[in-house]
Amino acid sequence: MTPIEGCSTFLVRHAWLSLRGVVAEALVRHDLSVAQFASLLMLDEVPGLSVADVARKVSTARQSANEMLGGLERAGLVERRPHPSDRRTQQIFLTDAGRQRLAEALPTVQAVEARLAAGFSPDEIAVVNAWLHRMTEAGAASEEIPTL
Amino acid sequence: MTPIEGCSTFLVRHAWLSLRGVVAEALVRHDLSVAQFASLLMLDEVPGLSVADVARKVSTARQSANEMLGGLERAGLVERRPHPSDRRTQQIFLTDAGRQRLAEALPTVQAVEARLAAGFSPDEIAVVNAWLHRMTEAGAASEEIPTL
DNA sequence: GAACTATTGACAGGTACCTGACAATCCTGC
DNA sequence: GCAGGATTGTCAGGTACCTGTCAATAGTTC
Repeated sequence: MTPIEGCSTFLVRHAWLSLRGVVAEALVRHDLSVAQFASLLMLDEVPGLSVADVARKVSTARQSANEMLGGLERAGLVERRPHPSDRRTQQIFLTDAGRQRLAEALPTVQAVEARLAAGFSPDEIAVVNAWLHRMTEAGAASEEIPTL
Repeated sequence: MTPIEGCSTFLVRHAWLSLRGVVAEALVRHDLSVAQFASLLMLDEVPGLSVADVARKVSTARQSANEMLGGLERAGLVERRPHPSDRRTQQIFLTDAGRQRLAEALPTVQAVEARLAAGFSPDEIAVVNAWLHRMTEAGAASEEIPTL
């Protein structure tokens, strides 16, 4: 039961696996994977992203993002349009069905997260978020010094 | 750069990916994967675990654990011995080389984590750990209600 | 002690993800 | 302009992980 005391890395791993499981469970009824839900969320916030943009935002390979978006496209939730000025890239937009699907799924996920966060004060949540951000930055920084 | 504001799930995901990257980078020089390091750490703490035990502790499939332990065994860092009373299971023990490898790698990982946690007070770290534990428990609980 | 269930380690097969490469295209410095 | 480098979407191939299954063994109930 005890992950590995003292190594916060593995605490974070277990938390991520657990959260992913819970969110995935909440999303199956909406026929969405966790990654697809994240993409829908981002594309709703910033329409017209390219495949490469999505890949960077969700921290995955361009290839993986492309395949995942293929699923969303086949389901009719997003559509690709040629970029008006850059002939390499395709812009990705949510369809009406995509927006509706997101509107259905988002409250479910938010409810799950709210339920899990119950019992923690806003101050504590702020500390947690700050800590998580710090960890994330650390990784981004280490990429800049790959072979040290 | 902004993962997805408001959804802590994706904050945790980015933190995990980042931490894994940093730790993996620190472990390459010791020729260990993150999962292998975790297994060494556990087997040092609780010698004689079975493959299934290791799988449960690191939250992975028995199969995956078996393959990963195969790598450690081929490297001479662990050894399998038949269980004295249960003829199904094999007990896994660290070899002297395994203990030495762990002793070399552990300070590296601890230094990385200490560097990342710098600037957070013990109280704040305690809050973070409590929050991570809460998330982990949530996942374990949801497994008990798979089809609700 | 016999039947039933659960568990262990292994096997096969599939899935998701990644890396490395490529032509096409954009951008920048000269 | 135009050569050089960077970026985009895509292809091929590999790796790591998972699920589903199996015989062998252990524990449980009657």
